[in-house]
Amino acid sequence: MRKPCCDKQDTNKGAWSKQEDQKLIDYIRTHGEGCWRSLPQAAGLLRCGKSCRLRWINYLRPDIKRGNFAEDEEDLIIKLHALLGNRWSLIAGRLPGRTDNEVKNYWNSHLRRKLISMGIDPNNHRLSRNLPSHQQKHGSGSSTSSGSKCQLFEQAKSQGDNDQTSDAASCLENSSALLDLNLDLTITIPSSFTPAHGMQQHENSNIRRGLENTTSPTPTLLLFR
DNA sequence: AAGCGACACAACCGCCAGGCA
DNA sequence: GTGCCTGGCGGTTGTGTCGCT
Repeated sequence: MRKPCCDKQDTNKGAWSKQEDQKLIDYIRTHGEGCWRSLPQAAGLLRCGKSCRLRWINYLRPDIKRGNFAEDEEDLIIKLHALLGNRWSLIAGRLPGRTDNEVKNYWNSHLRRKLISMGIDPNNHRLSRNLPSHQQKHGSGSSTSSGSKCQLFEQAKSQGDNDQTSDAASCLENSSALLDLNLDLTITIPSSFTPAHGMQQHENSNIRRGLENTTSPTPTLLLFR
């Protein structure tokens, strides 16, 4: 039986009060981040360390950018999700001031729906067979407040019209979109590849773990820098 | 104005990997 | 080598808000 991360009987749960926020901010300003387990007691908070960490990272950190996502941020999230799947921390790492939780929430509440409405399966970024009727009504590139800003969608759609096996990710590979991303990500080389192919293999356990564990049909991606 | 459902987002939970004794 | 502790991550839930009927 796993031990709880803290003594739950003595901890508050639910929304944070302003006083709790201030205590946490003051403590971290003075002592810095880290030692989350001992932080609550040291800071005089009746919270578990995990809760403090989440609150700080997702809400209180001074460099957090709050508010609506810009269109280029949306595009980037979609592109990165096509590449990485649900690796929210990695995706958030490419979006300054955004947290993984925020990106995840935004994906689930906005972008998923948006992709579905455009006839794209948000799980694998493949074009669905049957586009929603309203999507067809809008026609290509004329829809919504964002208009035709998402080139990825348009590329994917137009390719899908001609080639049923194409998807958003392959669209990425075939286009210059990858270059635009300037991704500082390196993904484990498939066993059939060697450094002779000009690839550099870096140790990035997160990415490796994510790709190995992923069950989505995300295509193998080879990123060149 | 009240009721209800949809939506947005904060927070929690459980699991995993890495570090350390 | 092994087990424990901690931090980090992704999935899920809870709750407040908004809009529609």
